[in-house]
Amino acid sequence: MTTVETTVSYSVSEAAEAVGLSTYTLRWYEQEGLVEPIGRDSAGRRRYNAGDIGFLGLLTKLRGTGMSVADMRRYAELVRSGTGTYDARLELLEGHRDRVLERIDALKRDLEAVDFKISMYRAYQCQEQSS
Amino acid sequence: MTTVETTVSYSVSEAAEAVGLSTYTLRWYEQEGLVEPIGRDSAGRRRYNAGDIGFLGLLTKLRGTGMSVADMRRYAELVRSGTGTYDARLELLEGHRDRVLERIDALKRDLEAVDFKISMYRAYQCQEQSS
DNA sequence: CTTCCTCTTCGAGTACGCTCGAAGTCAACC
DNA sequence: GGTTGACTTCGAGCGTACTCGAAGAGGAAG
Repeated sequence: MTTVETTVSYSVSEAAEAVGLSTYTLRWYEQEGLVEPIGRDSAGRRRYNAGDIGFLGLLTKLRGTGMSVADMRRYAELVRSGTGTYDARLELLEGHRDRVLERIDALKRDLEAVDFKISMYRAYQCQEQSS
Repeated sequence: MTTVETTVSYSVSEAAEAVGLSTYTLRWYEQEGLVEPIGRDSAGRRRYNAGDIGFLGLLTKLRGTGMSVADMRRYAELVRSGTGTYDARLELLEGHRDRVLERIDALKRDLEAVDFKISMYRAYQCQEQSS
């Protein structure tokens, strides 16, 4: 039994669509070393495979949680350096997660002050209505 | 009975200390219209009063929750325009609060993907230990 | 009076993360 | 063969939010 390798692949614009980044940004991520050099077709055009898309998906989560491009590059370099870097990757991600949790707490704390101010303006509105 | 106006006031560096911003940033906030022009002493030096400090405190909460400087200026302008702008202020702050809540949700969502990745690396660690 | 310190204004510089324009290549379609 | 459209690289430009350096003024202490 022979299996045909029907490797799915995406052009830069398809990949951009798939991961929610612009084509500019995808090329820039590659240039910045956030993803390994993307494979090319015979005409030199990028072909993103499923693994590339998956990794870009993770990168967008990291960016979405505020990781700096510098740290994303550090993580990407660890991944490229092979299986001997699991501990370092774990440390990087755990450090990031802790910072994100702190950030969420800070947002909630600061939001309380805003909510208090909102309640003041709501109180003024009620006064207006009662007069 | 006469009361002496013991108005507390702060130099730019004291104000910076009090609100947790740099002196550069405080001067810049004034220049950008995020606070009303700060009073000066006879030598032309800024004197921040309690109200200024309080307003700066609110501004830091707004910045801390990711409000843009442009929106902070809009809010400051509404405050300076007097009591007729309560509705507009409320609308601005409520819109902001909604965006912050969405942001917190997005952080939590994206963090789940990171946590999943962390759990994968933890699993690898356990494999190593068991071999 | 001199030194020291903090303040002033002004404009320039920095860091980050994209975002874009220009010029050119290549495959596909008519 | 010509046109179209998506792609390539390169370097430049942009928006946001500060951050800083330089030059000078003014008050307080020795």
